[in-house]
Amino acid sequence: MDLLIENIQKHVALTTEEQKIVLSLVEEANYKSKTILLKPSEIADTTFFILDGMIRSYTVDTNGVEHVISFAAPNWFITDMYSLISKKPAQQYLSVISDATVYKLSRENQEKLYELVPKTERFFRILIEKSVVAHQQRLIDNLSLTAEDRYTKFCDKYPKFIQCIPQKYIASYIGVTPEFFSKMKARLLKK
Amino acid sequence: MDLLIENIQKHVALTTEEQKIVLSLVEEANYKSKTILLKPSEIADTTFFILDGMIRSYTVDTNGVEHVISFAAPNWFITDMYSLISKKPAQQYLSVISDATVYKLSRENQEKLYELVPKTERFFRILIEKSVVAHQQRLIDNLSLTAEDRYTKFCDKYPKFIQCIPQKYIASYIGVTPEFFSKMKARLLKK
DNA sequence: CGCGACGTTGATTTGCCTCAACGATTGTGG
DNA sequence: CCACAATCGTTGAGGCAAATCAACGTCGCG
Repeated sequence: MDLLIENIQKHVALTTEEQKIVLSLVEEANYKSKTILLKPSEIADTTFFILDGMIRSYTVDTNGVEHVISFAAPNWFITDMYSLISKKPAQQYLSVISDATVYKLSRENQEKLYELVPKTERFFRILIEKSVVAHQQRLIDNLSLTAEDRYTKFCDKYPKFIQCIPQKYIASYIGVTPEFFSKMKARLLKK
Repeated sequence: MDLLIENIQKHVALTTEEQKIVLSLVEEANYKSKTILLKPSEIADTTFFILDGMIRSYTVDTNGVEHVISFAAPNWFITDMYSLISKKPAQQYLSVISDATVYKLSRENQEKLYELVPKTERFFRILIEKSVVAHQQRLIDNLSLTAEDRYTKFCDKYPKFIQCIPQKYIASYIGVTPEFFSKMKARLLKK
């Protein structure tokens, strides 16, 4: 069974006909690790649904430091929402962490999808609601937890990521430097 | 013209009939400053649309320290999205900053609204998309800017809030202690 | 093999916190 | 209308978590 269809059906039921429409509006693609799918100055036109591999989004600040905004694993969506909805140049990079197979959904086709299969608008509403909750929780964690607590929480929440994501990206996601992250890890091992 | 209807019409057009349905599903209410509209352990059942006054949402961490998640002014929505969609006990407080008049929209009525006026589901989708963008931007700011930069950015973005919100709440929103905030302000004045 | 990216470790610095004391303002009951 | 407490913002001294800078080992890969 198709991963995307399965994912959508967790929230709204689709007829066979509707499933076909969904699949007709996405385009499969393959990307090698380190491919840049989007960079600032470009305008995001695509939402990526990951079938296999991993992608991350990140910004680069005025000092040239990268800040990982999110990791996306199979069965997740990723895009630069800001650029996608405002049609202004992106503020983020989208970059492949490990060789990836994705469905590409263009904004145009996404809007077509809302018209042809209105249920999918509900699906995306629910998806985005969850995204807000996740973002809020991460914000709260950044404001109220120490780096160490954020790290152990990350390990609990995404145990698989620890093994397959370069450490410096995890450090960046947590919100610390790679050096401090390394020391922190060593400190935790002693316990 | 009604503020809520006006707000919705910025994104989707409503017939007079549909406008009536919207207004029939919300309930007006008044609250005095410092009223707690929601607290952890309760389950959020209501989305508030502010007609007048101000409301804030915040969490309290394990050390008893408050962290302001968001301020809501007239023409904005506020709720604990986590509790609302998961139907689990809230993680946030919702509290009135200055005497407020609001429309209350219960979850039940919100779902009814989606059925009776499907367009409104699009309206909320768009609204929530913007919310994701705002949350991401704030996260990036917390990761990449100093407290001073976050403060000046806040002043640029919400000049009116500076005057009408107690300083300690702004400090909390920025992510610093009231003491540090005070010193920071004094330092900026010297420039 | 040799280069470059990655992770580790140490010395030092710094942004922000903690604690404590002190005016100013608010509000509340007598 | 005043006295008093409570809350708020300010200021200072000292402390700590995390950043910075620098040096070094390791590994994968052209």
